[in-house]
Amino acid sequence: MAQKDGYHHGDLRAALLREGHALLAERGSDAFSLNELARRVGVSTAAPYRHFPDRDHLIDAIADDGYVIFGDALIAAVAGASDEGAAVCGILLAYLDFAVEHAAYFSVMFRDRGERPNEVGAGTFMTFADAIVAAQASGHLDPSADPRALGRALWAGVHGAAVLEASGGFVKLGLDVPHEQLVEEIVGLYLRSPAVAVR
Amino acid sequence: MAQKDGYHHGDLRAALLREGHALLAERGSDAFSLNELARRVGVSTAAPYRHFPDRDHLIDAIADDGYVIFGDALIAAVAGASDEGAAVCGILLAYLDFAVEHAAYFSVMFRDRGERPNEVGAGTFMTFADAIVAAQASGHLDPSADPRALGRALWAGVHGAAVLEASGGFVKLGLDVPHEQLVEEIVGLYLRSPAVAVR
DNA sequence: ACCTGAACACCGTTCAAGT
DNA sequence: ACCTGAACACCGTTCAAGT
Repeated sequence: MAQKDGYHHGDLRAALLREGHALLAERGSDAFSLNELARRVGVSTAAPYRHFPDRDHLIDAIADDGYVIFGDALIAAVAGASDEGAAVCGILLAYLDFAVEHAAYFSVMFRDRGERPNEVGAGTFMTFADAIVAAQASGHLDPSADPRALGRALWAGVHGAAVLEASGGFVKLGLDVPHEQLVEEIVGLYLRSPAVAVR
Repeated sequence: MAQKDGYHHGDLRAALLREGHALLAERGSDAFSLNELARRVGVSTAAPYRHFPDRDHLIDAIADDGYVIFGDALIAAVAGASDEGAAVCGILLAYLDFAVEHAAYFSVMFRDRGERPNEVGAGTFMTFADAIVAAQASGHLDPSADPRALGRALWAGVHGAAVLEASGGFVKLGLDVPHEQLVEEIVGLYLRSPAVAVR
């Protein structure tokens, strides 16, 4: 909280990530400024370069923090489900909840990373892929379906709904609806679809 | 092509939109620079401000060009369909095609516009909404369903698939697939779902 | 009416120097 | 080992002035 006098608070890296997230929430990822962040944390504009190679890597690190929270939410959804079908539905619900509750993280998690790898994000998706396979094994999802095709369909539907709700797309189109109802529609769509068939 | 000598090519506004789109395709929307665009077109950095109030409005204008192409593609899909059910499927297909064939436009069409209104985009969506209502009337879509709920579900699914394919999200997750197959999966999902039920 | 030239505050990034 | 101070090229934007 209160910074040390001449030299600085023991962990500049953590401070940059914490305040960086706050700045992201205020300004959006386009207007996110590294110099402003440095001023805010109380260091010179060159200081962040001791901890991150450039602006993109710093934003990636913030996104990784988001993926950790996101991954934990998906794991918790699976753990709290009564069966394998409910686990898949729980993941869809957790996905939509995360997008609105952690909009700043979400806005930055699906940026184009170019050459930079994204291990944290890829690890998160494993939870989703595993839940699909498990639901196929238990018969809640069609066992004869290609699990990768199921992954694409489910991920696309829930991701599109999350993006459109979090970025105001539904509002813009006059399709806005309370969050709970949207969740029910999206989850319900897959619940009742024989192509995906959560039973 | 060749610019006039002292004073400039009759239509700077059109040149900015045309070269702006090319620059967008090269650099991405984050790194899109107004000064670089001005140099490229061969005018001073102040010149674009005679035609657009600021950088955001110029990008919005490029996005509007995209919406026109997008809207025409949706209309053509409806016109070329054999019945109202095929029209909805055709729109989904045209949506996915547009996202990959016009990735630069697509990347900028769903930015947060803040206070700036988006009439062109809203108009485009009407084609989609009309196709849904028509398919309900003809019995290709469930007539008892809320058309706005159908709009949300279909839009979310196809938009998510488009975003994930165009931004490399599927590739990142090891879920990449040829474009034609993805199209068939997404359209097929809705074709066979009783919740949405394209018959 | 449409564009230039020059300026302003700001940005990302680098690097020699300080402790 | 970690940070500062000062600099560089660049950016978005403004405005008086030119034709």
